[in-house]
Amino acid sequence: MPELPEVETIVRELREAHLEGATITNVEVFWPRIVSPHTVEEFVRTVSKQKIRSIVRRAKYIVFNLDKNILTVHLRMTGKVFLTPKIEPVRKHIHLRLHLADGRILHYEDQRKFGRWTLADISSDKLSELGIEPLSDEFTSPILYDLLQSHMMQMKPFLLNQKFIAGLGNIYVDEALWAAKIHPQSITKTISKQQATLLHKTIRDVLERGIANAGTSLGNNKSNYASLSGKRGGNQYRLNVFRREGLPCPRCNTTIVKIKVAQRGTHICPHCQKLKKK
DNA sequence: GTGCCTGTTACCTC
DNA sequence: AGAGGTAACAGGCA
Repeated sequence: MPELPEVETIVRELREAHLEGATITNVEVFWPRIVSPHTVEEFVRTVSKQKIRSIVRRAKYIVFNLDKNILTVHLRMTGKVFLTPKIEPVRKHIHLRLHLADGRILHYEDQRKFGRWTLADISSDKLSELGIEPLSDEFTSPILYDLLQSHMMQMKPFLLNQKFIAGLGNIYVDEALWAAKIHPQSITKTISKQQATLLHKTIRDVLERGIANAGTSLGNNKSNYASLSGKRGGNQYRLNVFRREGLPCPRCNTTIVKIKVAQRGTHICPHCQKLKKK
């Protein structure tokens, strides 16, 4: 569910809600695995009484910089956060709550329970193993070309791998590859400089458009993405190939097909995205 | 009901 | 290094 644009939208709303500067008075954990590998006792004891200094996004993580620790939240497939002004009964799928000094409660809801709230160590943690931020100044087309040159693998799993470029998921990878006219099973090392330059631009374009539209909310039920305020994003109306199998390619009218690449559902225009024969 | 699908990632073996 | 399988879960859908 939440990829970079969705997490960015949530982080911006957390800031707008003035969570920076708020003090966490108490923490409730209803599903212990959400704070794995910490014990509930350790997690609650560590997080309680700390002030949230700042909130930032790194890749698909929400990062709470606390007084003494860094708290990272990964929403995985179905994680959501939302604020309520006062205490409310715990609904199904709510697995954790932060109580703030001003009385507000930050809820964590996650139908599939894949998400994680983790206390990161500044020196050795997941964040330091992440690849480059695709919207940062460090992400340039020569850097992308070098990365592609140094690996021999299919483009789709390359772009999904957070160790190389951090923040892309299934939706935005399909969109970026379609926009760059690259077949998801093309091999990284065979991508030309020109293609890499175009892909660099399309990656940024699809992510920036996703953020501008406040994220992608697929389907029409509650298990889909919603931001902090519960609003659905609007980017699903701007997708060109993702979940559009059977519909015409917006560029050439060829019927979009769905294939399987590296075990992931993958959407392509068979005319625009040709796989080069060896 | 059955079986397959899903926006993520970790971990395992080959 | 990289591919492939499985698992963590719950629900939607045909």
